[in-house]
Amino acid sequence: MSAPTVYDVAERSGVSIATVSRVYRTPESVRAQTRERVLEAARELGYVPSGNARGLASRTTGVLGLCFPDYADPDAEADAEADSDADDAVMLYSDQIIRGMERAARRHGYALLIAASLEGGPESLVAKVAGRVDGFAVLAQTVPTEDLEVISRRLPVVMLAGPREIDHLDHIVVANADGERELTRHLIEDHGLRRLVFVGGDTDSPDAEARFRGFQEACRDAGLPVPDEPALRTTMMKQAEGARAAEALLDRRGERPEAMLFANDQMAVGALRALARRGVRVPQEMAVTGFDGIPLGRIVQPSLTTVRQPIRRLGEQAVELLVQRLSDTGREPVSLTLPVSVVRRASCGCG
Amino acid sequence: MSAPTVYDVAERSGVSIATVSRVYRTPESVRAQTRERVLEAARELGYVPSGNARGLASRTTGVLGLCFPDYADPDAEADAEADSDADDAVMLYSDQIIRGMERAARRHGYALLIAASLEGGPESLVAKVAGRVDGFAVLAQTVPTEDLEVISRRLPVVMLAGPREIDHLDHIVVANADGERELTRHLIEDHGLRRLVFVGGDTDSPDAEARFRGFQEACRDAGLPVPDEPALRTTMMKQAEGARAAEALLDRRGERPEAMLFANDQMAVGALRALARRGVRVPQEMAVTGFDGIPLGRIVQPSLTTVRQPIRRLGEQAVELLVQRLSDTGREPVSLTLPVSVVRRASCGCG
DNA sequence: GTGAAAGCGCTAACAT
DNA sequence: ATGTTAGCGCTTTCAC
Repeated sequence: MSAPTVYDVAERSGVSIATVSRVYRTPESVRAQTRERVLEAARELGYVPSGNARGLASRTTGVLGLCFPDYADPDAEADAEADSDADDAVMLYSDQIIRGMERAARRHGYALLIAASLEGGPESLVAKVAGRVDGFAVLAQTVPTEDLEVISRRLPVVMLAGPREIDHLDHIVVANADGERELTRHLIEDHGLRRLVFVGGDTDSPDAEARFRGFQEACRDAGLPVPDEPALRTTMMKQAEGARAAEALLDRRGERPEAMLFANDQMAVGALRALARRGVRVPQEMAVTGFDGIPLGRIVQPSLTTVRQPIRRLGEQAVELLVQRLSDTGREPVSLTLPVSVVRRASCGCG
Repeated sequence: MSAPTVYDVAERSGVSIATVSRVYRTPESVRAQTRERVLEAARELGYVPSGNARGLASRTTGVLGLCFPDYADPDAEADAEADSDADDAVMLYSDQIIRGMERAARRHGYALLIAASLEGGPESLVAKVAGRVDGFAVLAQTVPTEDLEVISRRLPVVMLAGPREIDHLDHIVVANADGERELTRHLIEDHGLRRLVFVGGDTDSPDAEARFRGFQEACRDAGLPVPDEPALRTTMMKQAEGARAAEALLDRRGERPEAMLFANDQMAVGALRALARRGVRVPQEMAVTGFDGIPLGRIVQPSLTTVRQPIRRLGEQAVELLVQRLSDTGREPVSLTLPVSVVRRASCGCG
């Protein structure tokens, strides 16, 4: 018993396969009576149109895709490490993008195909996704640039976050530098702090680097000394590393800083805990800030001042860009920057 | 410039289309040198295999699907209502299932296609999904039963939560009754409470009904009076309704209850707020419990005692079931019940 | 290890 | 309003 096809339905309802096809594509173009007969036959047979065949014949799928890293989620591991109970409570970066994309895709009549990247090979998951969608979004550092190079010649791809590795792609980033600059300015101007240190991530994290640049700019604007490099770098930007960084900074000889700015929330939360252990009061003796706006930041004591990323909007915008490009293949590639907002909470002395 | 096909790649690399195909399906079966030549040509041409054509020819997609309600998420609306800042922090029911399914699907080499249901018509989103996957999961009350009836004759479908509407489908539920029974038992035996009231949902919510049944069982087991019906029912089970229910219950003449058990967390949280407004101390004068295990429950004051659903496991199990059935079409339909766990927090007098 | 040929189930002209 | 006829781009025997 192989699956019934248009032929089976056509035969059973006494019409041609073209009519069966029409019933499913443009019901109004078929006389009501005929339509009913076809639908009836389809029901009896258990007919479900093959998406593959339709896609092949019509050259569209009605599906948009998303490729995200296995877990380049800064949160993923750190959560388990921190509080296993929280694990299923906290939204990951990818969860939010998925949500944003799904909603937007739905509005445009598309479904969403999602896949985390695995290892390479000509038959990687990316290739699978690419072959099954009308266009897709890629989180930075998920897909080898060379693969993207090839794929993006055949269908719309939008790059999310990270650097613009391929210049003919649409590209969306959040205002990392702006956000950190504004946050730093707040510490300097509104809280009167002078001795600030920035804890960064790996040099190959474009986000962390951009945030550091924002920090530098704010220092320059305020006439403070401008460091060439972050005071410290961590590799994974997790809580444990943030904690170690905070302690290392306390133990440095010379004047103790008044504020520690971390390249992400995870590290900042780790630092908060380390400082508490060492009896350093936050924010009285030390201001602490993060970046991202993770839920955990609202719960910790003191609550964490940070810069919130509009992650869901990232997903929504990705869909908009894809849909646009699908209807206007010739459009110039765009590069969007989504605004971020400083969230002032207790750890800097506000709230 | 239409997209290059196997023919283009074959021509350019001087092999047959069969060999090109082999390079992508079973690389080892092609001489390394030949393979390189093909891959090279593919790269130059920007060749991406068409998932549709592959699917059509091979009769499989390598994709699993999930259909979920537009927002039958009990949380979705209530969140916005409660705390807009929390909106992007809180995982929805569907987010968690998606996460669970994606992970499990990935392990088995599948990608995941997700779509929220819209209105009907022969060309509903469900049909789209159904035609593009090897099998899929459906959240209860998402897809008209009759559609499912037809579709499930042609590919594996697993039903998530809700009643078992179609008996030849695999089906996964959480132990609603067990959880509520255990929770109720805890209040009775460990806290010595006697006057308990249960606030339910609409009669057509199988989950809420099952929870009420658990409540009844615990009452019976303890030799307490067994109500035929919940003390009160709400329609949407949202916070505002929970608050109103709590107040209505306080205002009833007769002895005030010692504990209010709500059919979900949202209502319980609303009740907590209402009770605070009325000056009723929780848990000293009134114990309050929920069901679901939403993140908000950990944050409210006092923290909410509840029953946690293993939502992510629901998604993982769904994939396992689909994969199983894909490799063993003949297997009898199964009905799994996932265990839940009582989470004792402050609102019942623990923690 | 590689090639030739026959579909897979549909849509898209074009007829009628 | 409905039927006819080509493909869409691949996988799959079966040869060689």
